[in-house]
Amino acid sequence: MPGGFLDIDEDLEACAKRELQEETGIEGLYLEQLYTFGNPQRDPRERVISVTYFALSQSDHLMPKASSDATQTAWFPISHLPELAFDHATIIQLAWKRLLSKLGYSTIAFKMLPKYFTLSQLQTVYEILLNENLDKRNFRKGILARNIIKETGEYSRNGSHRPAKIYQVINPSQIEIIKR
Amino acid sequence: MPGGFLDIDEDLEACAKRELQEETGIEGLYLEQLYTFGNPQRDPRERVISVTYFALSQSDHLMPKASSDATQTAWFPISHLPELAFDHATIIQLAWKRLLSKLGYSTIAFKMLPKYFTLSQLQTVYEILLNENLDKRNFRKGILARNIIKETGEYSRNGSHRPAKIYQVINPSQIEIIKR
DNA sequence: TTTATTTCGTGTATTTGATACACTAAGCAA
DNA sequence: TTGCTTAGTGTATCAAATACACGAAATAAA
Repeated sequence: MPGGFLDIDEDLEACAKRELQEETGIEGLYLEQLYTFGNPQRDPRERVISVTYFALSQSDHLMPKASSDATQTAWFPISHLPELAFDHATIIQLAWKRLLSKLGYSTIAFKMLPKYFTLSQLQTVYEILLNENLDKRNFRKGILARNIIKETGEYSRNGSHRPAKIYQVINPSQIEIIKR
Repeated sequence: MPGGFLDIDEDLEACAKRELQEETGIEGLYLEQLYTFGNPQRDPRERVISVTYFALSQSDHLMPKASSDATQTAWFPISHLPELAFDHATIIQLAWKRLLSKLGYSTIAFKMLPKYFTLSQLQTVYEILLNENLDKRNFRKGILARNIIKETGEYSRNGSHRPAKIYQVINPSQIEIIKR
């Protein structure tokens, strides 16, 4: 939960990006505004209003490094979070809920994959987040029917088994809403 | 677009409610946090961060009255808004988008109806917001299949025609997410 | 070179949900 | 009694989601 104070002439998202960078060394992630928490008692020390953002990344792309403000950083699975300060557990719950819900109607899952990926990798993202196994044929049918990814023509050869086709997002610039 | 400054020990939603009341005399509405706007240039006079909320009501239940802060108040159809200050047009656009999208997967439409209502009234809410005509039989089938409203046993007699069954929401306390 | 192992990639039948579509019922007024 | 208005209902079709099993391609080991 990296965070900090907004500069007087700083944009909100820029601030979130800066604090993330300063405390973890991580840059270039997808950020989305989550919610603004302003209960007068949420921080007993003083009145704090938190405009919260969440970031998404591929986990293997990240090596958080404690720096300036933070003395220690680490990754935690959402099922085993440590004790959190203030209302930070509520914030994470809300982010998790938002993420799961957007998984169903948007292309947000691609923000957790590298530019080039296989359908099995994509399915794994969904399976981890939804915490259930999906049928491979139906998953592929569904994803491909939405026309949001395309084959690159390349194959991933990484093991003693059949290579997988490598795909990429057709329009990677933004999160698309897939209405159904 | 009623609004104003947060008191130092005031909750965000309480502030929105208070400002709405102070400027329009309107109370008791459904409020939902929309987004927080914080671009440093959005108000040229000074740095202002706006935690925005939208409210929903039945239109015939509201008589906005200008008071303390506001010199004038009036209703405007979203298709014919007057010139708006700062980024207020953007804010309204976002609220409209949120409303339309929630219409599809939640019970938000009921916040625009009185406690007791007929299916025709409900359908009218959807038709106005979606700006299209819906098939009566399919609409009713769909709504009733979701099991979110129930008959009261009463009928509305208000014209020289067959009376309509009066319905109410089964669980009016909250906006429910209807996953499909 | 053959076999075993692993992951990749594919098609069809069934079920479920969404859509298209038209007439009778009930009240009131003329 | 007739005319007008809005309420209420069923079925057939189409589209989408689900259930389900096996051959293909690569590598490693025998």
